[in-house]
Amino acid sequence: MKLTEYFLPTLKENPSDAFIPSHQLMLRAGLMRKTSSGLYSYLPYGLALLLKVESIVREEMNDAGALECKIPLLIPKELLIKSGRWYVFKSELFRLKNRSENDYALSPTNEENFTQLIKDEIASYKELPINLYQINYKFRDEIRSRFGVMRGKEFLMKDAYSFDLDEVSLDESYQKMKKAYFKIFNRLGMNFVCVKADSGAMGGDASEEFMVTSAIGEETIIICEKCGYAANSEIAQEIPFHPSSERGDDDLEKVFTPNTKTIKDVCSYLKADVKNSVKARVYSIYEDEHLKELALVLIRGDYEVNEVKLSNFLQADEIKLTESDLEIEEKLGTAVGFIGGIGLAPKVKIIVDETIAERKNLIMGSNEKDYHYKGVDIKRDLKNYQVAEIYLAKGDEGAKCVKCQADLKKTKGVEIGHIFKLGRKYVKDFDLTFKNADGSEIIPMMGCYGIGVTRSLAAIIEQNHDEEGIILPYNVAHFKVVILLMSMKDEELVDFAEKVYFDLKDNHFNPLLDDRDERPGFKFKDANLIGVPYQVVIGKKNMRLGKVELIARKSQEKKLIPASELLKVLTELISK
RNA sequence: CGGAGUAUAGCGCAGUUGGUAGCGCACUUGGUUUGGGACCAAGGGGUCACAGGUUCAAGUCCUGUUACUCCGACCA
Repeated sequence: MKLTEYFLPTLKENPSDAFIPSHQLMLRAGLMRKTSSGLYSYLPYGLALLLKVESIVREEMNDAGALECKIPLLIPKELLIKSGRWYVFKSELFRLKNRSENDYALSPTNEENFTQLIKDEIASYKELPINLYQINYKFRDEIRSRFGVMRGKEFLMKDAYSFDLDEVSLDESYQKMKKAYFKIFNRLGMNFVCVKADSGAMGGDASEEFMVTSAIGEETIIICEKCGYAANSEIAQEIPFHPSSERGDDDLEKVFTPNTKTIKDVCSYLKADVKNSVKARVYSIYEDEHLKELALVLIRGDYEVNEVKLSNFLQADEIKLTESDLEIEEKLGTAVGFIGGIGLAPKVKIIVDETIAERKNLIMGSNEKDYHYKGVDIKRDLKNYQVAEIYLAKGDEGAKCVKCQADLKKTKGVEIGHIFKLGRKYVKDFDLTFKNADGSEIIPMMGCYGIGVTRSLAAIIEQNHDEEGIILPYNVAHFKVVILLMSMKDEELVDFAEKVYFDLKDNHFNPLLDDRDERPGFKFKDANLIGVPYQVVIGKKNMRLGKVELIARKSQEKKLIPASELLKVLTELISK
């Protein structure tokens, strides 16, 4: 491609509404333009890169035996009613009506359509297992779009759905996908981790997320570098560090602690370590959108409640931190700021977190204004409570891995892929059964597997850039080589450059020839910005020697080589 | 939805106590220049987000609305 015949509007300055590097660079390097918040138009270069990512995903999916389909973006309401998700999805589902007032949704994901498809077309166990997928747009009315295409209202996603006869076969399908995902993200040049994730409301048995580690990540990941344990903090476990110095068998004692409404206040007033205190949280539990009961959650003072874990434990439709102090004080007869677990049962369900379940000599609220208990022994002093794991793993302060007791690390991640064992959730909703070999009915097991294609492209750029611009991994690059023609005035030089250009073109390097009548510095800046892996500089002095200069974008390493050897050198470089 | 901020040329921004809009880049023309975002000269480009209001006079003051950005809540 000759640049004068291409459409690559680059920007010298960062657009004022972009904050993170990938977003800034995708705009500056002419990949896309914003249409509206969370909606972006891809320009030729951005589309070429997106298609590249898409094709790598497609190749590996096909290689893993999945079969590509394409299903409608408009989902009729009836399909979503069958699975219940017309109601489960709240405002993030885009809903619309046609002229006959029929309801539709813009596809946010597609379990329903694929399950229906299998039900309609497959009746025998002989045709299983099967894995169908598509690479198509998804729509979600995000409460808050941000970071360019990292979280948009519309995005390209690969979604696959497997159907198996039994759990063993499902596991095989799942492992196949997992393996394919490792191949895909490696080919995309990403630095990623596969972490255990919440299967939550989907009710599945297993779920893992593929995360790109990045400071801008919206997820927190807990990692053990020793044994490889890695989990989303939503479900991560850890062994908390307990100070050993204060584990005595003190008697329960009520102490005066005036005006100490926060844990920090109490502990500094009593000169105690926060790790030896108990924090109380009151949650409202909802069922069918009605308040069912309140739950008192007790956790170590320096930990936070993990609402995903709590919600899973309670099997509640919805839980919410009870906001009204008045409601708490009226219903529990306690004083907010001094809430504790002694004497409140059976007015309220009491849940004790694992971080304190075995502890003694703790500080805890007394339910009486301005008084706390000292020397609390959970087992000795509390009654009618349940122990549960509801802490939010912190991955710091000496927290140890539950598997190997090594120190844990915490990092931020962006979710780029998610694999799920769905089990029989959708299959049952759609009444999907097969005839088994012995003539009996069998209910199949389902899995689903997603990859955010647009988000992956953004994540690749987020991980591969420097101050000058994008540094594309070779596999993802559309143009493998950019030819920087130093002067358009010298006909001999132009001819020389064109020869190099056609040579590279014939050998599948898809070169981009910068034939604009611009000064060299201008061309170098743009070449660095758009991230093409190799730059070939065509200058007068070197031409007279029959030579060209080859620059690697990433290392900026320069090599002067005979023009005749360019192909050979490049071929060697990329084979490494 | 709560909190904070922004909206002036294609992009990035300035615009003072209210007096009829400017800078840099980009663009057009001519010239010089040509290995890391050149220089000179001459041009073109604005419903100052929108709607009201105050005023002789509003980019500027007041009220409302919208859009966008950031933090939070949310995210099968």
